[in-house]
Amino acid sequence: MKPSIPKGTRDFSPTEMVRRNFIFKTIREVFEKYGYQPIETPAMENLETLTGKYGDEGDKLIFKILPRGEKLTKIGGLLNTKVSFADLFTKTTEYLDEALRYDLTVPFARYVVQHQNEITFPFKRYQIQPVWRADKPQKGRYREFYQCDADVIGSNSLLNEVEIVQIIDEVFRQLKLRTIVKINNRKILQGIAEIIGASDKMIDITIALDKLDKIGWELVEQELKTKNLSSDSIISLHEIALSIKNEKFPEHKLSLLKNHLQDSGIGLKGIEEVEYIFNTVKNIRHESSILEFDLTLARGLNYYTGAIFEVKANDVQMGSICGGGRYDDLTGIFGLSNVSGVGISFGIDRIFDVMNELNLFDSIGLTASTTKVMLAHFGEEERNYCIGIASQLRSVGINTEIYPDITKKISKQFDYANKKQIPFVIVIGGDEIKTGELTLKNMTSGEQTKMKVDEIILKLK
RNA sequence: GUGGUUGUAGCUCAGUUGGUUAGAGCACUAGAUUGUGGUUCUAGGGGUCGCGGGUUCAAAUCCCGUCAUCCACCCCA
Repeated sequence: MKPSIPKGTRDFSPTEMVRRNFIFKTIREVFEKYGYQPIETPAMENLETLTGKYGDEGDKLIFKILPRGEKLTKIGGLLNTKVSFADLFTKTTEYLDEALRYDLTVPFARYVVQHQNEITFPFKRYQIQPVWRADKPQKGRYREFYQCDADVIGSNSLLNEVEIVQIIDEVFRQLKLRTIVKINNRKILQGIAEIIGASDKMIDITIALDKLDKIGWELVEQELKTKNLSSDSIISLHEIALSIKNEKFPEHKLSLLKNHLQDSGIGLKGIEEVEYIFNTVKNIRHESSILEFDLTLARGLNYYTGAIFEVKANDVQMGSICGGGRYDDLTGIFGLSNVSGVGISFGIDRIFDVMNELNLFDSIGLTASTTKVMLAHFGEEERNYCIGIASQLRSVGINTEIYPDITKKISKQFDYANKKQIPFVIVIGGDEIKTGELTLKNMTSGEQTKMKVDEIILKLK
């Protein structure tokens, strides 16, 4: 059998793991700096917990878990009867009751409701775990990938939005990535839908609008027509989009939009929220990221109701590396109403890919080498002698390994140390055991000296 | 789900208009070197040419199908 792994999944080798852990650590430390606490939830959830939260396209991408045992037998039994394919399909769907998690936000909402009596609100949690999507893999798109989420739940304050912008900025500053942070607000989009007389089509409008840059107005118009938007509505929408098209500054865009949305309470509320974020952030240092108001930013997830964020890397062609927003009633479905939350999700796999493409890891100098010193020897007796030496070194915190196999070939042992980028090797032979003067070799310079264990400890510690 | 790309050694790839026993570099093993690696030199192991069918005296090469891959669309981290 030829060994392989499912498409869209990856193995991570030591060097990659060291680099990934560096990113995880950076993000975790920033999250904790802002008062977020860690939780974890299971890899699988009840299917009904997940369905209906991600939009039609999203729901299709949920990895369902095949039933086992009796349920599976029942499905198998159906195959021998004369049911139609459609019936077979719906019956099978009924028996599916578990799925792999699609994101971390919905399981978090479930967690909050389930543990509401133990939680002190506002609750700030972070969560770093893999998620799974039954997608077709391509550049920067995997079927298993990690999300690093930070969410505040139980607070309406816009300070949370401001801090999210700061977190984004701080994480990418530390990772030395230049980014564009796009901000929009679902209330503005709702307001526009209202004004153009299509309140019920908000999602369709935003999804179409999202493509404006890419495909141009004519194709957007076409798509809206297929969604049964009236031509009056389309004309009004075009007017609004055109009016801010050439404006550079967020402030100008927002004040122009304000005119259009005079008659929409919710629209004006959205403008006000975005203005607050921009005005507050203005007074804070932010260096790595450019903040931008982008009316066409939609984000497909159904549950967002207020601010929405998306971050793209400046110098690399890649989908968004970070996204999030405010959701006013995600917990409502699970039986806890009137609790608003806002959060952000970092896509570590794409961040890794971007950093790799920019050769940023080389400049950070991360390698997979964790062992400080290796003990090389010439035989059974020498190897036994190594065990005691290794204990002494480890007891003072020096990462030490003993070459495990007996071989007269010292060159093989050096080769091993060399490939593993171990910086020091101690050679133990008959002479060394007799005198207690061990040979310490610096693998980078090639220089070697004889010294006692205590001296070696002082040197390596 | 739709469209395209590419499948040859563990990895990266070459292989001419179809023509002997399918090659290179890196990696691996051994030796040059029985207490000194990262350099060099020598030798060696390793291939159902993705899989199945077809055309042909002859297929890695041409045709059909299929699977996998990567990329784009959709959507998303």
